[in-house]
Amino acid sequence: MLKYSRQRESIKKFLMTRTDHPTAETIYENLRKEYPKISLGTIYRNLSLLTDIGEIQTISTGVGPDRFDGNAKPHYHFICKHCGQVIDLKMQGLEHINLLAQHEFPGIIEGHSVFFYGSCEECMRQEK
Amino acid sequence: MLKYSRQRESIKKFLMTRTDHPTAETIYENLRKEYPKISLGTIYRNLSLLTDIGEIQTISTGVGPDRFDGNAKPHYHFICKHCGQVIDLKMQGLEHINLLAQHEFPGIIEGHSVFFYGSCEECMRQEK
DNA sequence: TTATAAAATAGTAATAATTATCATTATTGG
DNA sequence: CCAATAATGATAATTATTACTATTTTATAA
Repeated sequence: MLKYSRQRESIKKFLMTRTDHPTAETIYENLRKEYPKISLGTIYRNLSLLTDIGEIQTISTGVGPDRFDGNAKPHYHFICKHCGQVIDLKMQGLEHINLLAQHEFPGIIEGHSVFFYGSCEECMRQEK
Repeated sequence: MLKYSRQRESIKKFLMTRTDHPTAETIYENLRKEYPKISLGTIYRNLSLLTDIGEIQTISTGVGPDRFDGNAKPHYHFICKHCGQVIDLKMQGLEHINLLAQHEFPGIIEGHSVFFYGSCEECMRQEK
């Protein structure tokens, strides 16, 4: 049974105000301003719980620590190869690729995760 | 400048014989039979190097340790939510999704990585 | 071949990210 | 209000990976 906690609400609220998919560490540093005694374990525990109940998204980019997204609606992310920042993409859903994957696969495809890679606008300029 | 190493060749060769995308630890346990003194650091160093030069693929699933794939050609993977195994999918390339992502994005989309999730054949049977 | 420079190794320590443990505190339903 | 239990903070432990270093191996070329 889930009980209310101020810390959890703050984590959720903080994530909602951000569009840059912060790490657990960043969330920790920021929430310490409001809750100087908050523990990193509390951050991780709640991020995991919120992900489980579908209120936020955990983004495992494969490089560096996990990032967290207060927008639980399905959408896709871009990861800059140069600066590492994670950016939301405005694009339609790709549900059709599940069917392509299902075609010759004997199990059940229930979903997918997609990351796009390349150079973000700023890094693109600097390269030239 | 790259120099030959028996250990590196063995790691590559081992990966080529496997279709199950082993972890660094699994590779280590197996190569110890041939090289009892091989170090886990050597495994990691070479897996990273082989990935950099495009001879193998590193698969970061986001759950558990990275997995490695001796097949460097682009292809997609399925990850079973229940048993965690990683399976190669027989399906066409999805290059068109890069264009969909590029459409409203000011940077440059160079590539993507896709994982499909669901139940593998065995786990699907056990659920019923 | 042998001398030498560079690269790779084994062994080990260190780091980064995350999870577990546990005594205490907060929340909730009756 | 009170008991049950969920959540917390503090800390230890674990997991996965990378860094360091003395030694060994490989490539080059005299």
